[in-house]
Amino acid sequence: MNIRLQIEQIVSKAFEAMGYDAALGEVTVSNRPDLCQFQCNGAMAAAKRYKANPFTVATAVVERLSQEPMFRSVEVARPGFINLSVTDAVIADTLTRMLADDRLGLPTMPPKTIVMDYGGANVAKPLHVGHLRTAIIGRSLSAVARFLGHRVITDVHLGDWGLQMGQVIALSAELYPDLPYFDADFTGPYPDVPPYDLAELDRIYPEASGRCKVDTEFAERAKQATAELQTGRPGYRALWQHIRAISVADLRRNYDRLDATFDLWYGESDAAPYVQPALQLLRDKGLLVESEGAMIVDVSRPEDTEPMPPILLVKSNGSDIYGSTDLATIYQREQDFHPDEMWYMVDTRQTLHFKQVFRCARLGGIASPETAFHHVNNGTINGSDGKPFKTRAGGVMRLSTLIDMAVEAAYEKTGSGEVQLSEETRRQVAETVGVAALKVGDLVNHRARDYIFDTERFLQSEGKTGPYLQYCAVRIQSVLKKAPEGTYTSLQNPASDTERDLMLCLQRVGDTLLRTHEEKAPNILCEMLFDIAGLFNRFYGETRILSCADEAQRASWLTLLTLTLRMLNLLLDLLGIQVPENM
RNA sequence: GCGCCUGUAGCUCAGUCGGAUAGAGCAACGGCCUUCUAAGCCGUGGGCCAGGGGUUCGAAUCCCUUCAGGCGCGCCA
Repeated sequence: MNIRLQIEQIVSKAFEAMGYDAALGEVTVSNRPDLCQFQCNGAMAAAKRYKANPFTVATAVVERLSQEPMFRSVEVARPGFINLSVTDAVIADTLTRMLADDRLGLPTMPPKTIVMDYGGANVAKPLHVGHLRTAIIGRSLSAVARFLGHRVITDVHLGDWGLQMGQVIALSAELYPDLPYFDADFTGPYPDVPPYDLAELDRIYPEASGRCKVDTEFAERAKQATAELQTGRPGYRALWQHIRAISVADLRRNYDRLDATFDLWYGESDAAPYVQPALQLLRDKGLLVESEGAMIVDVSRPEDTEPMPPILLVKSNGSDIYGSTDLATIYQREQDFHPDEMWYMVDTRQTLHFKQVFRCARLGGIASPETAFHHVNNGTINGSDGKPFKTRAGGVMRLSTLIDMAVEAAYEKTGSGEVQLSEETRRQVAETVGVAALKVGDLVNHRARDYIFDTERFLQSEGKTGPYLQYCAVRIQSVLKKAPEGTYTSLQNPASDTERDLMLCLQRVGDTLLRTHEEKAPNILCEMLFDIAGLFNRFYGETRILSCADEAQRASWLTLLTLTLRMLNLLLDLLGIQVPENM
């Protein structure tokens, strides 16, 4: 148990013993480190609630705490702040116990089954920079949840069933009319080899998409092709399989580089068999009604303050739409996993859509009433004009291009230090460092907010960046490598303010992980890493570790380095960031 | 038109769901490598938290309002 929690229990008991609500004993890390390490503001809340004098309440609480041996000081400040600091022995002892634990003393939660849907990749469309966020956020939140003890199932949920497939098929039919996929009378087996490669596919989609905007007749053919694909036209299905395979191979390459892994590589198409069962549930309840040729469900509620339009589930031409595939996916996930929670890491612009889908799933009994839905919305990556980021040429920047740029920038810098690296090592280091720069460049921003995309920022490796965190770990590794053989398992009291701050920082990681999970905000964890690394770097600058003549002191410091390194590695791993040996 | 979101240092962003003196990084300026990796450390300057009202012991945070920007509102996902 961390120090804050230990204090909280004691303070809560004091409040309770005085007849106040124990919850008033909530203890937080001090925001005035010059005055104290921890604080409790409950006396002021108590004063309000029980019509008492805050200073008197605080003083009475402090009275009860003064006997506790763990405190170095317990004071009341101005209106009614209770300021608390613990003895150095408590700090050293807590860290020593953390080090003895495989999990570094970090907490677990009562396990839940959580399906996390992130990635948002579309078949036939290359990943662009906009896909960076959901991949990185989903990757880190799923890892945090798993570490806290949850059973997490991640699903890339490919867009492989929508109009963009029909667009590609329609244009393919025009470009390669002689292929058997388009011959309705063709009976024999379709070719095993795809009709074109990734590069060709990359050309086809943008052209097809562009055509639809200016050529209504072509757009109609694309919609028709989509409908026929969904109803199972064999040639279209065969071609679609090829397109899917080509595309997925490419998506995997990109996601692998970001260390974004998925338990399930399902797509919308895998939910297709569940569309009818899901719709039937709605039909049985009389919720699915016809409107202008389409089928819709009214999901509004009397208490709504914001407008809540009906959700459209079947297009007038009979095709599925994302509303119905999303419901079918919920149906499938309920059946397969009975999850306690479903998280959707999707752009914030789809907020209304997910409200509709979640409500509809409840109304129709498609989801269990106990299943909690969360749209873990992420903001948009904008250009400096405040609109979704475009390259100078006006196009979207590919994710692979951005990764390459970051890795290249890291490569230029790698090996500029004093450690000589072989070319091969240099390449490997550049890959991990470049990717770390990208990831942290994104993760420092709050998940739900739009942010301005700046290439320079992502290529940076100084200051508040991924490489800064890696470099900190590399330095520790380097010291530990040069340290005398020995087992370092016990810490002495801190010898300086900086060392004490570092130790206090390490003991609050548990709280940070819980909050990261609760708020589904990886930037919280990211901030923690910078707190640790920043304090360590300061400590490192102030302290000559290896040349310290006092052997016990040196051993204690090496223990602290061991713990710090293990913590950095653990947290960086949760963010999907690797630490190189040297850099 | 209706609704949602955002506005914090020159720039990019944090800000622990009402707490004490609003923090980082970049950029600028000044220091620190013959001793553990300088992708580092130390220091300086920089703010009417968009504006205005309110709620209370106390507001960047909650309520109202004005202004500015973004996004969404049935056959794309």
